[in-house]
Amino acid sequence: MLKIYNTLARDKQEFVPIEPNKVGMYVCGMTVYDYCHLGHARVMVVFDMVYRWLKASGFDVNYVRNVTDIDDKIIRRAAENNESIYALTQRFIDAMHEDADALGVQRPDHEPRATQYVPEMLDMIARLEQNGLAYKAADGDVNFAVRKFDGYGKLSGKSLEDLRAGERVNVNDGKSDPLDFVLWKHAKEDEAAEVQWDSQWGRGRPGWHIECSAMGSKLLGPHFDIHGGGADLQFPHHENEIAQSEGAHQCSFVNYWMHNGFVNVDKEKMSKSLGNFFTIREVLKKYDAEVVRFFILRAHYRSPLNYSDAHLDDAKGALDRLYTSLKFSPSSGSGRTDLMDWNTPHAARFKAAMDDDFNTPEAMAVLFDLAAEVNRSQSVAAATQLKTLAGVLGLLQRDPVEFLQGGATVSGLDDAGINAQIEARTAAKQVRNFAEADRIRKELLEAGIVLEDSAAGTTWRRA
RNA sequence: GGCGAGAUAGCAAAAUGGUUAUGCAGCGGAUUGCAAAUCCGCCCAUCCCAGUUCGAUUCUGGGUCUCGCCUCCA
Repeated sequence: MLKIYNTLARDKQEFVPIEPNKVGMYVCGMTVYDYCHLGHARVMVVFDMVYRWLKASGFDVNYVRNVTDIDDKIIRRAAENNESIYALTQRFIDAMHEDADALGVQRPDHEPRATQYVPEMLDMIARLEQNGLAYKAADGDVNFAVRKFDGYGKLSGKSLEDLRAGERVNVNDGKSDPLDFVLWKHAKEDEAAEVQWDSQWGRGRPGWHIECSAMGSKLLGPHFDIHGGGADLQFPHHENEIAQSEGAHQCSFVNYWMHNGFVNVDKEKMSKSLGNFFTIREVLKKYDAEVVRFFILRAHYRSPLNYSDAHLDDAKGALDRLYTSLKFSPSSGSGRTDLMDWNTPHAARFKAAMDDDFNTPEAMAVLFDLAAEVNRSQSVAAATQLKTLAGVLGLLQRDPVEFLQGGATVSGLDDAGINAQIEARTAAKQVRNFAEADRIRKELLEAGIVLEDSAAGTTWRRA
């Protein structure tokens, strides 16, 4: 029985899908005007893990992750670069796919772009207007009338009074209430034609929040199971999505709201505005993508995750241990979870952990226990189970030797050079010239190559 | 100021009203020419103060500290 921490309830709840065995899941994706950083990596990896576990649990999942390809920052960046927003966003969508693929993130079933759903958004705004929840302001923007919607604040736990008392809410002249948010932005004089659409309220472009409401209901229906995103989207974005969707369709919007924690740097949220971010591709120059994925899944998805080289090094060491245990039987495991017997002790423990609000750290502890078991028994069956369970997390699917020998080449040594050195050392060992053998081993170690002798011969890996 | 989350060993990170987390690091042993890897064993912990309880790291209250949201943010 799967339990999910529902932000709406502030508690773990048993997951009951609207339609038996089917799950509709929507996750807020990227705004594509720059490269993805590690914070984006966490959202992608975390919900990829959720997607995989739901599927492994037998659900037929319809996973939607949107792309925001129209907004102020995109328009500004495109203008700075003197290129079209389409060229800019396509470039960064391609880059995002490269990063996601590297991290082992499966493609969602749908990846809608905002600019392709403007008619749906306009339709939704019209419904809101008919329902008395939207109004056109003097400045030409169409706004959502927050105080006309009962229950505004139910997701974020904020009341309109509290928000109103906040010092940081800016008063906007066009809004009848400072907390109202924009649904449709009127076109500005200097804006390019490609960022303008016709509407019954005049030319303009959509506000940020409406795209997710419109695309979510179009692809998953007005009422669906799971909606996810970073914790920073809880307010105002997701709160506003609820207001728009429920206001337009007059029915419940989402049953389970999931929010992942941030990636921190020195205990502080990694963010664009603070400038303390590392892009995924930057990190991948230094660390294997699977190490990064392992690092992300090693913490519970709702906990903060502190980024540092030391922590990545630690994750590398831990993943090395798992791969090392599989070395004796490289081809073991089909990764077929449908063939998995979930009643065996390790699998049952793994399943219980994952069913408990996706407790990946506990699930990983099972992996390590299993690895120790594999090391002891050298059992192909145990190795197969390890690989299959890890596969549910998108880990451990590569050839162990390829993983252990992979990574950045610190020295100029290539495989042939390393093997030549190993042969020279073996020859020295055969004539019991251990001084020479140790010299070679030390030399390789300084180049980041660790040698391991066994009865079957000498193998190597990167430190 | 309002609202919320959290404080677990050297580091990272789960869980739990009484009994091994797990990984890395450290210590001892096995193994090895010596190592590495592996195995066996060990060390190291629950922010502070009260309360509930036979028993609290876990529940309750208070305190301290940290972080997040309230503005674009994953």
